Amino acid sequence: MTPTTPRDDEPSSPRSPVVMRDVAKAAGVSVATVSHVVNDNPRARIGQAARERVRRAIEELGYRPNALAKTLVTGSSSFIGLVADAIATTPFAGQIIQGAQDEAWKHGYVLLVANTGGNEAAEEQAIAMMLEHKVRGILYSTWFHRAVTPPAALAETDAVLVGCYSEDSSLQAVVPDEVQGGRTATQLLLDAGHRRIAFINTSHPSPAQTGRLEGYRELLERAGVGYDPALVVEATSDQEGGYEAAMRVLEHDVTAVFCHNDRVAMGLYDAARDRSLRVPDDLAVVGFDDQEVISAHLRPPLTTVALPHYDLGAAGVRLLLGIDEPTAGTARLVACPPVVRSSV
Amino acid sequence: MTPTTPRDDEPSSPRSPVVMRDVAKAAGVSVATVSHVVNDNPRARIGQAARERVRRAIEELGYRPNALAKTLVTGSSSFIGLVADAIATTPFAGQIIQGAQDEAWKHGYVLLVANTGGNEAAEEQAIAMMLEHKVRGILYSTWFHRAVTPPAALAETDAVLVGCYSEDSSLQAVVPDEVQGGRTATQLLLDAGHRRIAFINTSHPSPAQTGRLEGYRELLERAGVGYDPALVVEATSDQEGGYEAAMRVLEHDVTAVFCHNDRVAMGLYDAARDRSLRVPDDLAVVGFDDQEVISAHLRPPLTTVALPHYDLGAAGVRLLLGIDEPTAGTARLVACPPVVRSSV
DNA sequence: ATGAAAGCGCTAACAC
DNA sequence: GTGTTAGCGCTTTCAT
Repeated sequence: MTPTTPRDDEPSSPRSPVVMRDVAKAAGVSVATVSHVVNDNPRARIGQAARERVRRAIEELGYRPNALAKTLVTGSSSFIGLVADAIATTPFAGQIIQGAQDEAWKHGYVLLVANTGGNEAAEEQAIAMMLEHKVRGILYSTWFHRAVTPPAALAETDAVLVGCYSEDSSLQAVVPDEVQGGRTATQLLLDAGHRRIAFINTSHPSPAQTGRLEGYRELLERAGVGYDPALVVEATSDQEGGYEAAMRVLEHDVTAVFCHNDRVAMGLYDAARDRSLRVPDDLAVVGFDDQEVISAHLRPPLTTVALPHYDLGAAGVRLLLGIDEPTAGTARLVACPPVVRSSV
Repeated sequence: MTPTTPRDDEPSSPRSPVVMRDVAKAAGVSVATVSHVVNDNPRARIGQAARERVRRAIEELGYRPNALAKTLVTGSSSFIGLVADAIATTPFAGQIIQGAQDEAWKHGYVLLVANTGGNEAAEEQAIAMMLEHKVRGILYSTWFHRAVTPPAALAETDAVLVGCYSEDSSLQAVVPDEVQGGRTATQLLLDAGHRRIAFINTSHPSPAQTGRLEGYRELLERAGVGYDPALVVEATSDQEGGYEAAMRVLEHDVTAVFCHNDRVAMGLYDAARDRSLRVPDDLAVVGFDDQEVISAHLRPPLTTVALPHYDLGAAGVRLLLGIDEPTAGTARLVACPPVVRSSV
């Protein structure tokens, strides 16, 4: 009665090493049958009786299929890797993770995330680890829109760039539509009747810098208001920059300003208050990003244009899985929607 | 010459199905030998020549070990699951992910993340999926400190609660030390010579509410200043709450106020400015959380107490892997450090 | 010092 | 309808 075979003892064992064979034995069928009912395999006809016994056995033993073993035999894993520079650590780009995860789950995949801090060695290590775990593909993403030179190892699997793009467009990419965003912001102000609209742009060279300016300019010209370079100033893209830029911008007696982002708008609010200018009565302002901690709680709440982080992540997964058709040669653009609050 | 065995063709195949056997063949050794050199197995003596040939073959073929197959045979996976309610979507708690990931990597584990939005069904699904992927253990975390009733399925593996705790303390937990945080904030103000220190507490019942108050009170009494209930007001924990609470608090001619968090402090700043009160000259303020987008960029930059998200994540992993000893019965506390800027 | 072989938990032909 | 069997890529005794 000494247990020489530690295999078939009670489920009193430390932790469920309950495998398919155990279920099969308990149900009095073969593992193949168990496999078929577990997977609802349509090409296999299993009798109601057996099916029921198997179900009960699974239930009673607390059986959990081993996804890894399954992957090994089917050859296709259910992992999608997400390597990010600073997404998890940055306020609000976390939505990329959420979008990617939701979309991945929808198709039976789970996310393997690695936040590398932009460190190249960490990136390589992360990608290597993902490759070794036989991921279905990798999403390589950045927390702000920019050009990148993707790690070479990405070529070993399917990969898509999210929130960034490679200059040689060797990889599929999905990025926010900065130009449309610039247009949207400007439209918001134009619609409210403003004609002298300043633009506090970022001083950081980037797709956002050129794209939003282009949208702003385009819409102003299209509306017959005309583009006045004097109304465009550059500043660092934070509260300090916005505060400081306000000096330069407000001397042009503008009635509205489009800010590069919400933080800049927050700085502008401060400056306006110092001058006893009321938002939106004396000065209308629209931000960008929709960084909710700020935008939703400024006084008055800020009307802004949202960066579609969630959609970026989701679109990345769809591209990766081939659900969305890749746009040839160029990055797929995702729209930046307006978020109307009370500052216009 | 028709390829009946699709196995041994050139590496021209679409994507590296290079397996150990291929390496073995190329190096003229057995798979066992390859395995030994790949893992630097100390209990196996491999000749320099063979070792070298294997290394070269690996290099030339671009071989990547299959971590899943390895897991299958060794029985221990290298995954740690992180199920979060809203960490990835919340500004700044993302540091929990980062801390967990860094610590996990350090020990050869990779993170499987699932942000569930607090949805119970999603939680169960996430945990089930992690269990099926045979994770080493699961970190169950919340973006703000609170009591939870952990999903039952967590019992099927090792689990630790991060940023939350279960009332029946059935699971290990690691949470921020709210009391010490309250003391720290108060100390900052006391050190600057303040004696009439108000506290805008949150109106949301929580460990933060009671803990920080306790620390505040404790320190005030210890410092001989005494605790005056009139100086404590409650408010919603955002900018609006801070602005509104300012009314109630400033009529007690206090010289300093400890705010439940940075957002409340931001609201207080607004109110102070409306009254032409200068921070810190007329009013010293300290926040809590160190929500950097806000705290670092307020005018003046806010002195605050940081919520140790990163450490929480890292400590969670350490507890999970048994690197840190569990504190019996009660949750492990991690300190909230002061972050000195210019508002005191 | 190196290799043959068994088997991890599972799926997928193919028998019966 | 259900069982047998051959692997998936790898590690690991145990021979040699």
